[in-house]
Amino acid sequence: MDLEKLRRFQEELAKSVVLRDLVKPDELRFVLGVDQSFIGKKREKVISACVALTFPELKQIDQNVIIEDVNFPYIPTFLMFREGDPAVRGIKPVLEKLNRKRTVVIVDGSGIAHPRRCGLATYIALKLKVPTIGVTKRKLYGDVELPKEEMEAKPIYDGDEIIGYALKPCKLCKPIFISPGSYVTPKTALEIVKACIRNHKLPEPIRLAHELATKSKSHSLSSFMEL
DNA sequence: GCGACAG
DNA sequence: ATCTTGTCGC
Repeated sequence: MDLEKLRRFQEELAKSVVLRDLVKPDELRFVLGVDQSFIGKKREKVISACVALTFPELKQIDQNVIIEDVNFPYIPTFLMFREGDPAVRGIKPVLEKLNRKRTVVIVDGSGIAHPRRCGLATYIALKLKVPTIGVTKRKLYGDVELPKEEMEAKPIYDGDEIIGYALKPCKLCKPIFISPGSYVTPKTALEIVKACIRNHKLPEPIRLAHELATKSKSHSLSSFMEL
């Protein structure tokens, strides 16, 4: 594989990023969460789970799970090539049932807080033409002063520009890192993620999607045993 | 050369 | 991400 070529592809995609709010928080009605888990002796299968919650109530109204073959290894800063398409195909059927003008997707990975401003969340946003917010447990890119107080947020900088925020979701947990995929502002991304925190480190959409992906893994394992 | 490096 | 052992608390 030619990483140099893929790198240029990411740089091209990044040019299409729109850092404007396609939907304002007060008109937001649905928030989706996506997450992947892997199965098989060699991690050759990927499970993509997507959940749909109402906003701001955060009540789950839909979900979808798909299993596909993995066709790209994990390489830091190239995650979109591994999880991008599986995530898109997991989200699509759920998104089509909703009013996408009032929907945002929260992704388990970086948005523009990426060396080439093209993380997994960015790929999904541009591919589906839907606003996405990237959330990670560890920082991939950017300069940031870590927040110390509960629910405190500190900006993540790329030079002089704010590309996201580090947020300390609860008293004990370490900060999470938030950045727009596209079609949303860093400030709004932070606001939406804050409104999705419910007694856990991760925002509900991602937490529930992760839970669904993990449960689906054991389900596919037991159904495999029955054959 | 050295450190950093999402999931 | 995945795996694994051990501890704490309801």
